[in-house]
Amino acid sequence: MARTQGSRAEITGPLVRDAARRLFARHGYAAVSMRQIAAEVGVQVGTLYSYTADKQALLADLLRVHMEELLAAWRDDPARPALDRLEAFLRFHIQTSLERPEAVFLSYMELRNLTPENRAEIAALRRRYEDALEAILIAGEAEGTMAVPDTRLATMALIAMLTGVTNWYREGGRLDQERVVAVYRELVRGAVGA
Amino acid sequence: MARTQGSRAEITGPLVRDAARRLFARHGYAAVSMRQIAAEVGVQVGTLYSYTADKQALLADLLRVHMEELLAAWRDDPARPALDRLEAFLRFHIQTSLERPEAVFLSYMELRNLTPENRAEIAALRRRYEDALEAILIAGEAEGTMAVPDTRLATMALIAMLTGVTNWYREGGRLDQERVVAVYRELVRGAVGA
DNA sequence: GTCTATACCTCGATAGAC
DNA sequence: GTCTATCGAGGTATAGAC
Repeated sequence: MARTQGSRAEITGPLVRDAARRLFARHGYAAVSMRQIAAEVGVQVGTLYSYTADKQALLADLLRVHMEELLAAWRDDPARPALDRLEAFLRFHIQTSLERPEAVFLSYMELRNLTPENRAEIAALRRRYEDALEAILIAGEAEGTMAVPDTRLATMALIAMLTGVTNWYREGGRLDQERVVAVYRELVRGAVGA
Repeated sequence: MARTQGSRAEITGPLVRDAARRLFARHGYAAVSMRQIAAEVGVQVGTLYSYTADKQALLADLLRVHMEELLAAWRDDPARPALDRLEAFLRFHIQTSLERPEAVFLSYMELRNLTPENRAEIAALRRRYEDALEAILIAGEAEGTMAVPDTRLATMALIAMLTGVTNWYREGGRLDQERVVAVYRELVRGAVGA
């Protein structure tokens, strides 16, 4: 498995990140060793340290990049009806969760294995994502098209519900993605009193 | 901190379990060492092995006992209206989650750190718990008092939503337990189309 | 039942050859 | 850029004294 010499820097970097993401998601950050990651990539342990300062930075980078991509990809239009925005958010969240289940899973499971500094940074990004949903609920209340007892709590509840998809969804399983979106749309619309 | 000799078997056993539960919940199973657990209890490492075969058994026992207590404590009455049963379930789940947040948190976070045999056992117990909720949704459909697009998916979604409480609830925080139950009741009733 | 001491292993990380 | 080799720390688990 272990190659002998030969430089492939352009591809090794992404491979390290991919392997780490996959293994961290499957077994948990603390349970995965740098040796396992190296083996998955097909490289020796020492080589990993050309691509990351240490194991902690590897995790923090995965989470940071994922959250930044998430925030950059989310497009909201405050001028539209809140219910439409809610459906768009739901579709966006589920689609992301099914396209990149490992990154999504990691981002809410491994916060506690970050150093305090890294945790604060990632938590702030996540907070911005939660705020994007809460803004929609607040707008819906103002419009009179939604009725939620507590927008903050409802936000947390809805995100927990949507993120749960990563726990049970299996590619090629009973339900395809459009069907999942349809079911969640009904649940979410009901929950916000539409 | 370390005592010198002296037998206190009756109390040490529970203390080991309590310390393990607390530390596993806080840092994750893989990130916690037997040394840390021993230090928390105030004994030496070797002593732990009078109370558990190994670290894995410690985790498996915590999850098994928790799930069995949960299943034993849940009282349902199929003769009652489904919406009442749903509210009872929701109250039961939230109450348990707030009374024993660490055990609840562990039971859905640490399945992957169980050996395949232990995982199968705990997953079966959890499945029974999920089935208890799904039975209520099915009854509600039959009664015509609920309308959910997919009872199995709705079950998973509702449990994910309710269990999310452990992620953000803080003792003495903004909301007391009754208020949390009230908010979730509205969300859940809406979600099931009541 | 608990302690002390330790065996044996794997970990994260680094140095230096190629 | 990657490999080999290795260091020191810390991991789980056990043996035997008290």
